[in-house]
Amino acid sequence: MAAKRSGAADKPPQRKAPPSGPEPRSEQPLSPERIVATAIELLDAEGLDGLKMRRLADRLGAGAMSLYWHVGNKEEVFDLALDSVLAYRGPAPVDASEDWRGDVVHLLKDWRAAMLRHPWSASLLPRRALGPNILARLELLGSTLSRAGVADADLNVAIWSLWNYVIGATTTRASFDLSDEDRAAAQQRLTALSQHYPTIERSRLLLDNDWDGAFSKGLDFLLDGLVPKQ
Amino acid sequence: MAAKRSGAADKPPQRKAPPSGPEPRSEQPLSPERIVATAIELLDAEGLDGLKMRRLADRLGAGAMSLYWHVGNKEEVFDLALDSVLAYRGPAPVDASEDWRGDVVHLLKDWRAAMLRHPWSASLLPRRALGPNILARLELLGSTLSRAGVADADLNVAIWSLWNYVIGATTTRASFDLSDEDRAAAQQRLTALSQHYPTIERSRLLLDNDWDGAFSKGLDFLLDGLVPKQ
DNA sequence: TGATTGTCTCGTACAATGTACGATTAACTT
DNA sequence: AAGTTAATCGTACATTGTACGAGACAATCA
Repeated sequence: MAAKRSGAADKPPQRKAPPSGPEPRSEQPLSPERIVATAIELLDAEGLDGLKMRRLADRLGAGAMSLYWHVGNKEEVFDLALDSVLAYRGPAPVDASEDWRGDVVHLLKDWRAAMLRHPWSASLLPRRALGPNILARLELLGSTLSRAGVADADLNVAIWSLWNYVIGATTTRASFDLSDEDRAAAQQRLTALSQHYPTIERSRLLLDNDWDGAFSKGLDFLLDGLVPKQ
Repeated sequence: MAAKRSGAADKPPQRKAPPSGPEPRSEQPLSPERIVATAIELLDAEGLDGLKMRRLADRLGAGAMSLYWHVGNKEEVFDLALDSVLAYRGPAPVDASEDWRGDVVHLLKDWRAAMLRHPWSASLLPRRALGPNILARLELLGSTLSRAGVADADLNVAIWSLWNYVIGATTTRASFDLSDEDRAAAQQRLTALSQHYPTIERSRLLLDNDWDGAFSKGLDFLLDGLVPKQ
């Protein structure tokens, strides 16, 4: 019976060391970790549509169907890749920090940066459930805000507001990155019809490339609203 | 030569009225508008993956390949459907309104509502360019903020911040709607590992169903930050 | 030792899907 | 009448995810 690998953490049942002489391809054994890591490489290089099970297997030096022993299906590869990319490798959460606002800003900027390093992650978010790394980030954000003195009654609103802001900013930024072509088309349409869009034409909304600055400023405004005093 | 229909607005070259007697299927002629409208029906009913060119053609009482005379490819159907759903049918922009804040809130709530009526739209946003209806909404938002006295230097930041917030909130909400299953799994994981996520467990972040309230409150906070005085 | 079982790999095959191509038909133009 | 244009659609194909089942090899058991 070809049972799927269970979710629990088995001890790695290491096969005998690969016959390291004759084999031309010195491939490591497959594992979910290697599969996900390679999937992320592929996604970074080719985008969402570039991830094909056959190509992924090729990169791993394996047959296409071999992957299915380790992952249930392609959807699961997406899930794992997304969550993997969102792992927080920040400084250990020093509970002693007094600069809570700096901590929050750092956390959120890191969040955005992590996603922008892998632009496909923004496209994936809307369709996927929350993985453990996402939850961990939410937890860290929540605990930081809580320590900062946000009332329990306002905590969820604060968490979601900041989360929303980050997700929206990342989504927008990533989509502008995606297609210079479409963007140029949009800009042309905008310029051509500038009489229909006078305000955003005047403010050069679509031409302003200072995404990082806009993110920071907007985040400041939001935090000002969330925590009026300081 | 089978030239694609040009983008310009031709006069509808109406074919002779359908021989309204003998034909069993009293089908209207195909048009991009009918195609998009039917695509939206299908998307609402079956979700993103439910939109297949063959099924769309079936619903239209046409052959699959007939669609390609009116639209370039499936991607374009997505583009058109997304932008169509985002058309603003709000009250005529009364320039006389004094309650700019109310106007902004109304505009953004309507925006979110429009997208939540068609949850697939949130999943589509990250990958698509800005269509005319999206631009129109941005323009309306910008002009309202401008009238409200937001300085030109801050206008882009304000527009993007509010846009980000709406997109993020909609994306999140829609994804929670999508799969009760995944959500239950996430909640289980969360409960099981509650010692790892004490804060969000305590605040019942994932169980709080008052999405509308959270959206409103967060939006208020953000506006407080963007326009300190009032 | 030989048999059995469990783990893992992968070749083959199939169903689903987007769409290229070209035939076909009907209306309009000259 | 003859040609041109607009539109429809059947057929065919390439691409993809993945079901199925046969193997290869190790660990365990008899």
